[in-house]
Amino acid sequence: MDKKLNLPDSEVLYDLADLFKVFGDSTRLRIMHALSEGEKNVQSIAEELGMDQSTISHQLRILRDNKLARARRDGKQIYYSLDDDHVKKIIEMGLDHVLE
Amino acid sequence: MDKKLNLPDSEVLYDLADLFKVFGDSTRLRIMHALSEGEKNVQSIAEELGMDQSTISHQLRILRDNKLARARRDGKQIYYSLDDDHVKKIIEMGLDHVLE
DNA sequence: TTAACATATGAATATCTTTTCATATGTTCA
DNA sequence: TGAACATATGAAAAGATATTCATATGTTAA
Repeated sequence: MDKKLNLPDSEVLYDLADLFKVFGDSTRLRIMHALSEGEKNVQSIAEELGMDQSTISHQLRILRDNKLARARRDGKQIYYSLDDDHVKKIIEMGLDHVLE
Repeated sequence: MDKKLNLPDSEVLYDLADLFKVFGDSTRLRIMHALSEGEKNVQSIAEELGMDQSTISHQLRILRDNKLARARRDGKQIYYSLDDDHVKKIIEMGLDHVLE
């Protein structure tokens, strides 16, 4: 019990902070929530959240850069989907805490 | 499969983003890492991380406010410890992703 | 090839967060 | 009580981030 978490070196730790930063924004969390239903294109996400196309696009890029979402072009539109099994688990873990 | 995450309403979602924000800072993550070994006072954490007493104190307050750490006074010093079983699990989940 | 559409992107702005510095508060012990 | 120590705190400075706006890029269909 109470064993120290095994965090190899500080580079990993900075990467980890960067990952959590991505989850620490409600716009991105709402996008991930929307995508947990299945893939959607940029427009429909923007409409669903009532936000600007540009804002969503910027945030989707951050999700993509962090390998949390993946993009697929189909004609004029680009469809995004969640790209990681961890996403839902990480969010659910957080929920356990928030809903204590 | 691919069931939508059950996020009751947007207030919870904002709380969740706030929680992840706490994990999204390397100083706080390093503090949590240090505390995962057991309780420590402010000074020893500051020394271990090579950072200012004041910086650590400010960040400990954020951890405390978010119910992730707890404080206990013993004489002149104040000992902090992790206050939540989720903390390690959330960090480990994140690690799974970062170390893919 | 051009018009219409979907998405991406760079730069500017606005907002938020962390750190630092100076100092206040609380505790012990002589 | 006062000196020494540990921690907390407010305000300022420095740094980081999200959003907006204007426009560029890429795609389709006429």
